[in-house]
Amino acid sequence: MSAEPTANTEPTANTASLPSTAPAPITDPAPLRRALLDWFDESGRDLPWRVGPEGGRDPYRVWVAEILLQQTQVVRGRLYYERFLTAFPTVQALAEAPQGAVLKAWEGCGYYARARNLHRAAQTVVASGEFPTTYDGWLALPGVGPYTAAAVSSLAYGEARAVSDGNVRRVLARVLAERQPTDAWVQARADDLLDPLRPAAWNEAVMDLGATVCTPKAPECPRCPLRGWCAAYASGEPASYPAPKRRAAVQEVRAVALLVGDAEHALLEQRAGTLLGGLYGLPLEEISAGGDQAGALARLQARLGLDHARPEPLGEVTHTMTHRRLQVSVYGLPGTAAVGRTVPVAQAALSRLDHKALALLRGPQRLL
DNA sequence: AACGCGGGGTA
DNA sequence: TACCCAGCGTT
Repeated sequence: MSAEPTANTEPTANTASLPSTAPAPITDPAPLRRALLDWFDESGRDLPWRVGPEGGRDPYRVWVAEILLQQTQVVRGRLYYERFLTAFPTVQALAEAPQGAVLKAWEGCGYYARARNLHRAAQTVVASGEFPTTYDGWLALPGVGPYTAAAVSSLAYGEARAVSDGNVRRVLARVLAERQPTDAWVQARADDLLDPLRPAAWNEAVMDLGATVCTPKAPECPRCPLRGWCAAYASGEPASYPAPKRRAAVQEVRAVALLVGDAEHALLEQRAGTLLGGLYGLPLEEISAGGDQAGALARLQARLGLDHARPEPLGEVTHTMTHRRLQVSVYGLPGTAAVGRTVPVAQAALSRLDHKALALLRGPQRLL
């Protein structure tokens, strides 16, 4: 069967030449739905959490994948997914694990509140004796918002709920030539277009299209099944939809850190608050505006009860996070300065920042 | 509605 | 460098 638009929605331009006329409004979504679903059946991605029947996937596997993939690209998420599922194959295993083990399995993945909420939610699920089976049930769990609730309820339970994520936003903004799509606008349009007979496949299809064809910078319109309906394609500048979001400035932060011990056994502190909360790391002291390293280092030593030690500079580490760019001067304190207070580094969940700092002691790779 | 939250890929 | 990524919780 052809996936070309029917006469009802026939656009005037559907060749490789630059289109010049906008497509007709979408009065009947059926042909568009079929075009995308045909494309999906042929070209959809093969992903490790897509096991089981369409609309009847394993809820635990889908749930973990959706949490893991929040603000994380699929190519990277797959690696973490395998590691996490190996560590916690079932929701019971996850619920019974200590938080430190959960964070360790999440190590390096970022946005660690996702892991803390997933852990709490798993305990809620186990205590109740069953997974939620509806959108509203999933939405009530910590860490589950509108996107994840729609994804799990459709993919695992076949509920007709439209997902709205970055891919959906971009695809719909282009098809409908909306430069400033609000969250409410995207959700409403996604609800309109959702295929009522294959909601799970439809949701996966739109996201696959956004991830593999309708990409942010260089969309491959010639192989897009929605080209004939796409107003952004017709405009000749599809990549200009939607308009870029303004982003907060990155704050420059300087700090000193103390590596007491060695690369395998070190003094670690558990970080509190929202920034890397729950993770362990080297004791760190921020250098206040106008302050200097010596002052910060003195405060740090005092806090640790190591006033009289003589730290040696190990090197500099830079690390960029969402809104911060950290430059950390790392000092080493080998020997027995904190005998009895060091812990095995390999068993703690650390951020990339701390792994970089520890690597200063590991020799050759500091030259890379 | 706006902001903060990791870390890395891409142009 | 700027922007983006299978978003969510808080304010």
